[in-house]
Amino acid sequence: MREKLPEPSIQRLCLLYRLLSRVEKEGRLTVNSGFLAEQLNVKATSIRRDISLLGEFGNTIAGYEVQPLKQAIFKGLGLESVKRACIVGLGRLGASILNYQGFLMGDVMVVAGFDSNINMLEMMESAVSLYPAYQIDEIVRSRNIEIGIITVPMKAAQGVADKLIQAGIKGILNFTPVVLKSDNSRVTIRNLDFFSELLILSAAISLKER
Amino acid sequence: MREKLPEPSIQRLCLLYRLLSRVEKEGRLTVNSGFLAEQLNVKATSIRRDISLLGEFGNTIAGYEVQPLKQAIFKGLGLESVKRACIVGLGRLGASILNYQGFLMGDVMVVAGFDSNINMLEMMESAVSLYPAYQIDEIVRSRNIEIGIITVPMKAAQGVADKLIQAGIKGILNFTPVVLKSDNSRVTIRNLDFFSELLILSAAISLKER
DNA sequence: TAAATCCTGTGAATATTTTCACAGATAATA
DNA sequence: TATTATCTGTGAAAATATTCACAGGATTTA
Repeated sequence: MREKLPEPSIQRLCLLYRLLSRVEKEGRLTVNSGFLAEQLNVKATSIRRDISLLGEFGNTIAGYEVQPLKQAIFKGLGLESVKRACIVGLGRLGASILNYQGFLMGDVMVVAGFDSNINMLEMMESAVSLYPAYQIDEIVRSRNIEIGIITVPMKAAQGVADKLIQAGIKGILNFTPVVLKSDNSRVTIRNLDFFSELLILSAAISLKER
Repeated sequence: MREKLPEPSIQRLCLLYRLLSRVEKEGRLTVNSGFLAEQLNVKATSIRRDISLLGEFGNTIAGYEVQPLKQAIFKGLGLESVKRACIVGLGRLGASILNYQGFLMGDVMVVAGFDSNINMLEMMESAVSLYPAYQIDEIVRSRNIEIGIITVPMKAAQGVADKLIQAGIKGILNFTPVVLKSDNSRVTIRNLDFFSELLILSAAISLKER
């Protein structure tokens, strides 16, 4: 396992990792590729291929042992280093992400929230520290934040991204429809625009009916 | 243009469609593949290939005319039939989607919201009609809703999906981490789980540093 | 009218991803 | 111990997707 993992494998392995966490909690000790495939809605061969990219696991008749497999993904995906994230833009969406947190079980930690509306900051209550937007650079640096989640209005998106990148952020999860520009290829950007997704779904439906 | 479009092309074309809407509003009359590629952060060849899947456009030295191009995507993706959608689960996330709406300019219309908490329904104010969850079947059928957006807590997700599918929904945008089961291949499901996305981003960052 | 420039559209080459198909390993059974 | 059943891991094939590279059309310039 020295060359880099294909992007689709990374994605599936992340889903698999989360699935294993749940399965583990249910007390299950082993799983086979067929079960995993069914749960994730992919082919069993893909599962086996993805896993084999991380190394070998000995093939007992029972399949994979949950705990070691989970651990292997954990290491293989570099999840040992828990990443610290911040949310910029505390409107409804940003606020809802702040509150979901529980789901993640510490693989990524949201440690700060920013908004340009200072009055609102005072009103909000939250387990994580909230700061005015002008402190982005300062806080991102001082608190070693590696991931920025952008949930501001469209017009503000690129400006926020620039600030984050300037402050040395490593990854951005962009919820706005804006395609962010970055001259800095060090920064990984993922886009998650609801309405594009809705449109894609809508197109997929129409095309299926043709 | 008779065989079906590749999935990646559909996605890019949706983004392109949205981009063109913005560009059009700015009064621009023509665009070339280089410009589009830069805006969407993909290669110009991909843009040209995607577009050519929809038919030909004559190649003036100026590139594509915005209006006809947009129109061609519109038709090519089957967006003529504006789809009606509902949101199930009106917590923070669901509520925030209800309110974004403006963005979409009518290519998909959210026409109903459901929640099992009836008291909350009375409290909320919204431009779209809100109903208690037990009315899903009735309302989805009577109002011809084709898309369901699921923003309920994990435990409730599969149940909601079953109800929607039962009611004849055609597509689901699933915001929960649950991998929904459907015996009905007629239904198109897209998953949009924030925390998986965060995890994928986190993994991508780690792996890039290796 | 000829030359130069700037496009698109697209075969063909590459690169990437998925899937098939089966060898080999392990456990259970007789 | 032999047989059967059930897995994984993986070459090799097949399917998909991207990219190259360039022919040919349209416009501008000389």
